[in-house]
Amino acid sequence: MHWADYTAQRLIERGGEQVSASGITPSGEFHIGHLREILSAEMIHRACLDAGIQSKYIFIVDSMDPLRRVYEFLSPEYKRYIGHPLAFIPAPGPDGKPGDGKQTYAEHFLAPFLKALSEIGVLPEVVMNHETYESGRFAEYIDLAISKREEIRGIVQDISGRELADDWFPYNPMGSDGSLDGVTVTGYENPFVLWVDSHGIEGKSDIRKAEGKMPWRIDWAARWAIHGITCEPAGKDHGAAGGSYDTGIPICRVLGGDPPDKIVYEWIQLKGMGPMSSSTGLTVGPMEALSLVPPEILRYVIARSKINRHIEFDTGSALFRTADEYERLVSSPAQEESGMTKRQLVAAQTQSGAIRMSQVESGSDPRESIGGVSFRHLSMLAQIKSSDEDVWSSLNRSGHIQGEPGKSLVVRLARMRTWIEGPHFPEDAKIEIKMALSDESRDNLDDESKQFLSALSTLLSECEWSDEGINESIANACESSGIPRRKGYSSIYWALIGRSHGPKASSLLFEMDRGGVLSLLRNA
RNA sequence: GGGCCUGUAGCUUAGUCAGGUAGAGCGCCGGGCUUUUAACCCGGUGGCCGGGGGUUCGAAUCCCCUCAGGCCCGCCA
Repeated sequence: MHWADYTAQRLIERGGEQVSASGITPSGEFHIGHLREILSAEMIHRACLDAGIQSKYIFIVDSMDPLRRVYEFLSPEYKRYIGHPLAFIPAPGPDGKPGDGKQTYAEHFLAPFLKALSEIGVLPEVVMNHETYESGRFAEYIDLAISKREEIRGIVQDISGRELADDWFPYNPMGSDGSLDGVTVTGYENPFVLWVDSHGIEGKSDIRKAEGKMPWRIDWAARWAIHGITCEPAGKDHGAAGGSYDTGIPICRVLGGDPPDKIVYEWIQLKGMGPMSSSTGLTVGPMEALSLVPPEILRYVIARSKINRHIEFDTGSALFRTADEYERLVSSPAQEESGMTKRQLVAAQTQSGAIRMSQVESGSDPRESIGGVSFRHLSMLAQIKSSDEDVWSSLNRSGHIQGEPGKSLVVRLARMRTWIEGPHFPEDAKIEIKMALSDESRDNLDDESKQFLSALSTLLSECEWSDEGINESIANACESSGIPRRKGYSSIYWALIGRSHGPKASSLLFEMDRGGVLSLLRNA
């Protein structure tokens, strides 16, 4: 069974309406690692719906979290906003300087991420956490946490092993300058928390408004209670023993809530680069990933892996393998047959679950996502056909499509071209036409091959220079020189691109300069 | 120091919770395809399940030890 379906089964036992949730701090550019946070929860949500139970999916944006430091992409002017909630500071402009404030910092980074999410079929109910504070929904939990302060302190200290300061308080008020840092609580008179800030200014925060926030471990537990969250997969950082998941569960109960079961997902790493890190610049943005990869393949990368396993996100040749695997499973779906062993049955169920979870539109026919053309075939056409029109006519001739290409196929080709032209496209997938015969090629061409190529060059100098004409010439040259077709094609590839295999030879030749082809063949 | 995850064929991995003769895909090798040759079809090769010990009639699976890789233990989410 697929992990999302398995989790859904457990949630059904729990009963009631299910609420899956994700939470991310919009402190900077979102990256591919955040997609796992989102998709882990969203796929469980979908599995619940598929199982016929009530479920919703919410994305809580930690907009009340303060700016922690001046990141690389920010100008030094942001120093004065350190400690201020991300919802209350201006978005950076292209120069990294604070903008005019029309858009907040949180919105600035959130907007493109939400757009990317919609492209992969994720349409969450978005909750800006600062708005939940503003609405007063946190108030009763803040009050409760303050009155049970010692009990909560005990939980955090016992489970996390961390010593909390004597003046620890489960609510951080915002000071006179709007910063959450350096504000000392001096008293509590419901609904006001009294404080003195780092400038020595005294004031009070209304817990019914966004005038302060609870520390992370308490905030998380409270929001489970507020939103009735039953499922929130968290990154393994939260999942560590004594981490915020372990303290959140009992704290949530203290606050009168029914916490979700602990679910921990592993991280996505970039191939050969270790974990995603904004400080080292080793990130692949979701938008960048989507500019290369078809959305269902991106979903499949997450869906195919068990939730507790690392994923190495590889934008190189592994993408071909992943796409091949996806297409193979779509075209010949895993069948459950009698006589299968238990293991084979489980594997078949898991695979079909992964394909189901990979669809951009839940419940749609996976075959439509491929659009009739394989990822590999498209990569070849995109390289040898400079204009899109030529790609479409080639696909029509080959019978892959009939008439105009579908909308998804047009987008697919655009993504493919971006990938091919960008830095991630694997070298060994590039088609490079040789100017002269390499030594390696020479070694792979025996007399029979050379004879064939010579015969071919003669036929090619006379035939009609079209896909069909070239193809016919190749067939005839094989025939006349008595060479097996496989070897004939292989000879052509050695002569033209220095490899034993390649894309459809006639299409390749047709795109090339006729004189160049003839000279390469004759010199072989 | 404490804890979590991972280690199965050249590569990616399933199977570990509920112990019963190691499965898959890719790659590779061979064959086929009278014209879609990075395609498709058929067949084959390939694993002392990281290592050691224990429990058991029987261990990839449970227990202990060990090696290797990744990660977490900051009012940082």
